[in-house]
Amino acid sequence: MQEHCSRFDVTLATVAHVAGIRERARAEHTAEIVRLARQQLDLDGAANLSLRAIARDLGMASSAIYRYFASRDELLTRLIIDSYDRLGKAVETADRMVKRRKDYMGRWRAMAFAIREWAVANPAEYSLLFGTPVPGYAAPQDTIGPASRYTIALIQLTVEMEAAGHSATETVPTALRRDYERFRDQFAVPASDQMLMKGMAAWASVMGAINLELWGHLHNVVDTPGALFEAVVELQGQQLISGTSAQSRTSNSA
Amino acid sequence: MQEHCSRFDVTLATVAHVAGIRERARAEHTAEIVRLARQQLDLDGAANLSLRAIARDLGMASSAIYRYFASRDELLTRLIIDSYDRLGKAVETADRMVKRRKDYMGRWRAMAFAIREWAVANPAEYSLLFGTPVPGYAAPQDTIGPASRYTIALIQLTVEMEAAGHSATETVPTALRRDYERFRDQFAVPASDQMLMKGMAAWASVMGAINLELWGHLHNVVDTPGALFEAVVELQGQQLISGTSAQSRTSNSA
DNA sequence: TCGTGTATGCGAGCACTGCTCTCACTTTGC
DNA sequence: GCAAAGTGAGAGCAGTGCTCGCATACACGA
Repeated sequence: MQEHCSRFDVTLATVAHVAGIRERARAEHTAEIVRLARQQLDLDGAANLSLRAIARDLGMASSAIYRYFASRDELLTRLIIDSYDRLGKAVETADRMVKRRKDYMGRWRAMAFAIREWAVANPAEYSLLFGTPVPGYAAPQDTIGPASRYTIALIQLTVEMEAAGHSATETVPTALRRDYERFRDQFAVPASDQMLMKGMAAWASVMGAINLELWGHLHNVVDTPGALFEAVVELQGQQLISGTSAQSRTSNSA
Repeated sequence: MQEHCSRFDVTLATVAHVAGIRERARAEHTAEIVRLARQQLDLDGAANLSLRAIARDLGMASSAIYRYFASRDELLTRLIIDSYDRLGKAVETADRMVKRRKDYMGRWRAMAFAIREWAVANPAEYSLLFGTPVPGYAAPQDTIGPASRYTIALIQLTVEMEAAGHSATETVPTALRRDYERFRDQFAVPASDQMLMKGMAAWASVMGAINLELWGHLHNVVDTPGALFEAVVELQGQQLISGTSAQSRTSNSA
């Protein structure tokens, strides 16, 4: 009947009511489901993620999964949030590793490379975040927080650059000025329109280069996509730092 | 029994053996399947494309579809090839519409906008080409020809620019020089390493900006993604044309 | 003109999916 | 101690891609 949780019964029976046997079993089961889901994700991609397969791996009836996640989409949402968090963490630590905080080019490189390395190391997770959205799946509110984590790290860089005296002179389309105005209010970042625009352009470049590499559009074109990525980051970095004041434009920390 | 093809029977019975009644019916059926498939694609995305649903729309037994396409993947391949061809055509005509052939900035704008406009007008098809590949689906050789069509148009531009005296001075990572060498041989394009690199960076930017917009990563950030795209194209265009010789760097044709 | 081989469509069936519902059982809280 | 809530099993529904055997209609050579 309940052999499925015998593992937990044995360990938890002794501690009994200490924290609620049910509560703890639930937490462990949920974590186990997520773990198996991520494992399947890495093997077969999000499209092939199967609740029934997870249930089988878990030694459960497929219907029991629905006690923990109301639907496949809800499980996917959980995976998305987790992945955004991991990516954000990777980018943040990469930035923090750069000792000279005023070496903006070095920090830009570090973060851009961190995104790519995370993507290459976790292609299925990256695809889950940045690939074709599943039709009919609308990202719930819970995802937008974690989703912005890695971008905030990038924006922070541009803000610090401007505070240090860097400027940007590019013309900004009037249509975007309103967007940027709202953006500044919403996220409380004192970045100029020009800087935001260059930042977004750099962001798009980085993501575009990773996508092309990861989805196979560089096959038979470039054997060393890492080198191409490096060049793209360099070009975009120069554009970001153009109109520089005094700081160094080169570095070798990564 | 065969009411399903009555429409064809009536029209084709009269012409009889003129071109092989079977051959023509087969061609019409195949075209109809593709047509319905594309229709479904636009409505629900590639992930939800269902052979059974197509068969229903066609008034056929689901098993009969397999007389025309060996598998769902084969049908998808056909759709991919068609879509690449349409995209390529859109880009080529956009380029051809620019009267002043030496207005390289204008031609760059025209082609970049053509890609985005095609993507926005056909999001499902664009996703099919540039989104997450279906795990386990390996793009067959047949696709690489059509896939390169739109890129060749872009590369052609850089070649013409260089022929007109434009130069690029960016440093190219040594790892990429071999790739570019092979690329020149394979496609017989006399573009310098520097120019190819700038071209690829511009390509990545454009695709990245479109992806961010189309997959919803600009929601609550930019209300007018078209304007952002325009700015990205402008920035990348300037970088492409930097080190310019004499030609105009601005235009207003699109 | 008459077979014969081939192309085609149908329907049943297999193995899989997400998801729902009912029923039995266990833990929890009063 | 007992009712309420939580949890798992199992059957079942509707859908999927795909295969196989069978019947029929066309194409082509004798």
